[in-house]
Amino acid sequence: MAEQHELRDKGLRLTPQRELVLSAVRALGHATPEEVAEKVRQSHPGINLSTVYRNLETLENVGLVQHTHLGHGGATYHAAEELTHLHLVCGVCGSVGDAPIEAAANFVNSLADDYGFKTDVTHFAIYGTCSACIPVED
Amino acid sequence: MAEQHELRDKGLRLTPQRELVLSAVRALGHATPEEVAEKVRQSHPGINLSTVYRNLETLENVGLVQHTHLGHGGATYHAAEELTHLHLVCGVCGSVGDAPIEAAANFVNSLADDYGFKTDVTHFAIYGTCSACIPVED
DNA sequence: GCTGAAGATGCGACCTTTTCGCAATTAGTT
DNA sequence: AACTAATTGCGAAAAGGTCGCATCTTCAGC
Repeated sequence: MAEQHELRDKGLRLTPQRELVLSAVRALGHATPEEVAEKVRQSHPGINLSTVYRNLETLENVGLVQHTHLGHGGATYHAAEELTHLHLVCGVCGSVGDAPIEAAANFVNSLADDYGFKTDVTHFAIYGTCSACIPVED
Repeated sequence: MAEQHELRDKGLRLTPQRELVLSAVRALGHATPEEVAEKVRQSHPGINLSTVYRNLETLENVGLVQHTHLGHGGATYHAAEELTHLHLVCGVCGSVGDAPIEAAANFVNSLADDYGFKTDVTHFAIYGTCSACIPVED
């Protein structure tokens, strides 16, 4: 299985918990630590929340997962390879929509040109009001 | 003093705590609830943290202050009239820079046109790496 | 200026989320 | 098989924020 190499190659030990945390993040798309723990418990009921937190941190350090702030307070974790879209969070209904990163390309470039700021647009959600929640005007 | 009218006009009672919270937010530019409390305590030592939280919420409901997520976890509060800039948060050094809202105008417009999403760019910080923390290349 | 009712405050308890220390266990090396 | 260092589980506890309740204050009406 390639996944073993993937973790070993990053200099990480291969523990059942660690593999399960990584595959839970991948399976869930995006998830809070609590949700990851719940998913992992389906096959490994005894896993401790601390272990989930520590593994998410470890996996983030080697670049296999990343976290994003969607607003409420807690971070949500993504597999690194999935982080190819912006998150459009609706402040009214709470829904999280996606938009391609390219939608922000000009914005990112102008911040780089004008302020020397290298933007990671996926780290924070884009906050606003989704089309379904905007009152229709006449 | 005009400030009294300002609060009364919004239908709020005028309490020393409320006035102090509002002027603390204005004086600080942006601040966490904890920082607001600390500021208020300079002239009103007994103020309770709950009161600060409740007043920030109340003031936000009537539109005098707004909160922004700068990343770490806690929200930071701004006077509404000051919220005319983006926040560029550096993930390396933690600094918070400003950029005019206009820098995002095209981005906001394209999200509106393509996704019907009405963006509030000030609500979340823009995350990335500031010019001082980008390694110089040859 | 008093008075009463609605609203605000202070206080403490409590909840959620995340971190930490430590002893026991386990992975990977030799 | 044995050793060492990383990892886990567990409980305690740090942050950050909310809530109920008794007391006190604001402000409208008199």
